[in-house]
Amino acid sequence: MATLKDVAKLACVDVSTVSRALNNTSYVHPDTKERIYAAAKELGYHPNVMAQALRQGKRHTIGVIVPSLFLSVFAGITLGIEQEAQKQNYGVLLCCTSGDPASEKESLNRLRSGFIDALIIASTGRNSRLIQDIQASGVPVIQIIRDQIPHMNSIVADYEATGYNAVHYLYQLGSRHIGFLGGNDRIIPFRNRYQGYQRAMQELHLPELTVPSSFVGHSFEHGYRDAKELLFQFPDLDAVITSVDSQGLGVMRLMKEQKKRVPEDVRVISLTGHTIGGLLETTMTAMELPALEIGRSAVQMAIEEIDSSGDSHTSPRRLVFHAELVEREST
Amino acid sequence: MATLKDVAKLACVDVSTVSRALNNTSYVHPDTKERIYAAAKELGYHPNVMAQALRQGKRHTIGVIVPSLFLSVFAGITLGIEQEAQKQNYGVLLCCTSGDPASEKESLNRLRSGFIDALIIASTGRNSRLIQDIQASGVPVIQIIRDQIPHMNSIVADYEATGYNAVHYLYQLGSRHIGFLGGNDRIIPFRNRYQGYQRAMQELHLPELTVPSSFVGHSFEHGYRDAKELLFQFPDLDAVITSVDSQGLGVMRLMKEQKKRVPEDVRVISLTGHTIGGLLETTMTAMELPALEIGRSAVQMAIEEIDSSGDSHTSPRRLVFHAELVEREST
DNA sequence: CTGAAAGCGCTTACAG
DNA sequence: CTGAAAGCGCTTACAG
Repeated sequence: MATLKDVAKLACVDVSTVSRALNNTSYVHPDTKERIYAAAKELGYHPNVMAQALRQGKRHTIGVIVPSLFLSVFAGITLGIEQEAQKQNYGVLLCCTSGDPASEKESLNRLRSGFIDALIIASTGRNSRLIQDIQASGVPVIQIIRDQIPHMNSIVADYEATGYNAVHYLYQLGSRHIGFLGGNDRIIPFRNRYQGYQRAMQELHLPELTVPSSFVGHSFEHGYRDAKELLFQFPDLDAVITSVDSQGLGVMRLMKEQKKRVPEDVRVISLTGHTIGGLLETTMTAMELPALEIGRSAVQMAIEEIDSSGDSHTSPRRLVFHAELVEREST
Repeated sequence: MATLKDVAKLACVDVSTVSRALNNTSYVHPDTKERIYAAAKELGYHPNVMAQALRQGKRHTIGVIVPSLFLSVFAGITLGIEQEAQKQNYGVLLCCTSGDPASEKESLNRLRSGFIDALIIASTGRNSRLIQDIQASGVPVIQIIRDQIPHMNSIVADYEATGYNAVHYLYQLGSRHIGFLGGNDRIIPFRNRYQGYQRAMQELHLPELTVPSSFVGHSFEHGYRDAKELLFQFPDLDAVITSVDSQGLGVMRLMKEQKKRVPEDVRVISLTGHTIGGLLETTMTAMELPALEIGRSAVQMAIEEIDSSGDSHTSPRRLVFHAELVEREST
């Protein structure tokens, strides 16, 4: 690989002049410039990105940490991130934590060592200190979906309203015994969805139908088992709101085994839909988020932050998306 | 960010000693070592990977190009890649192409400019020349799932046998009218699965049941429409083999709409299973690939290639995994 | 308009 | 066993 030095020698100038000519970073005499271009072309010169990165402290890479890609809204978001980053000529360094704080910590530590220009993260909420350190060290952080850390850039959705609206939607369809499956209560979207559910149920003077075990996890298995428990405790159950799709699949599966018809006996709606809902034997109604768009926005926000770093402290940015009801067979 | 220099100062030694101690690259007096470790810990020292990269000519980053993450075996493989890379202290630069050759080309060009030490790719088969150039320029390439380029490292599965075995499995269950849904015939796994199907059907003196449109795509929609066509042309159809899960979901959906019971009227099996099969109302039998392990192996192979680059031309490596039958309700 | 020099943060022969 | 020095390939004040 030809280096700046080779080009300089061939063009009979100093490396600094070559650098300035090639980067258009200050005026260089047209004749000199031409000679330099010719030399660079002849040698097939490509700048060494690592040297540039080291010198400029820029790597043109964005770190992304998400809990999971499988059957999760983060699959779509990651795709959106990837597309927008590519467009902006940034690379994406991806880490999946499986929701495990230890794995998340490891990823954060790896990424902070000069790997990335910005970090996009949906965190477990357990490494907030470390994340704040990273931001303080000059790497802009964008929280997506989960705004675990206040006063830090974030792109989220109106979870409370989503939970609230789902109840009213089911009520209007005739449901009166509406169960709710949550998730880890430390994670803000799960907490807020539940709050929306609570508010609506109070307004409608309906009793809350929940089981404690559902505030622990949100996998298919959790959905399955928690729905079973819900049904056991509240035999009149005629609707279930699940926080995410994978839970919803678990509920649908359970209902089939219990010979409950969906939606005739029990309606099911997921509060965080993505395409899977439409690909089932019984398609599932869901509140859907524009995942691709969220991903793209995250990259745009990240790059804005990178470019404006050094500006006197601007206030944190915040973007709120709205979930849209997509009616399918399960309601 | 603390640097080597900071650690050296705190530990009252030279930076070179710190480097040696931290990297275990030559003997350092235990006492000194201890002091260095303590200092590094106190300062929260993390090496600057870009500086290391520049010095060593290694970027400690692996490029990954896959067609899709959604409802695809590549989700699991990517996760495996990510895990192993993390373990080996490599970063992963991810690109999704959506199966689009133009997007793939763009990703390849971006990655080649000094970004990565190795490339792991499941290619569209349309950029083979470019991929070979990259390999020739000294960046090892590992093909996963799709060994589109002969005589180049690859990790694949025994697709032909998988197709063949699926037929015999269905035959033994009693099916005699076994349809097959393929995919883009330029892509080797799709081609080979079909060949396995053909071989078995010939052996059993059964007529092939296929529709031309199924050799174009493998999405849910393709599965749905192609199964409809299959059923229309062959009303006796009593089993469908699909190349991938998303197709399988489409078939299951169609069967429900057509009031065909699965598996009583029509059996369904997917040749490239991953967890989704177990999460459905009617769970789906599938030939399952060890996706995580494939991903991990790919990283290991990539790193071996990186470390052995410079060795006189070794022959390409090749790893073949076997799919395992996971029986569920759909058969 | 251009050169000489310093330095990004690290590793690694070379001495001693 | 450890230090001093050179250098990876680039950029950028600083002179002139």
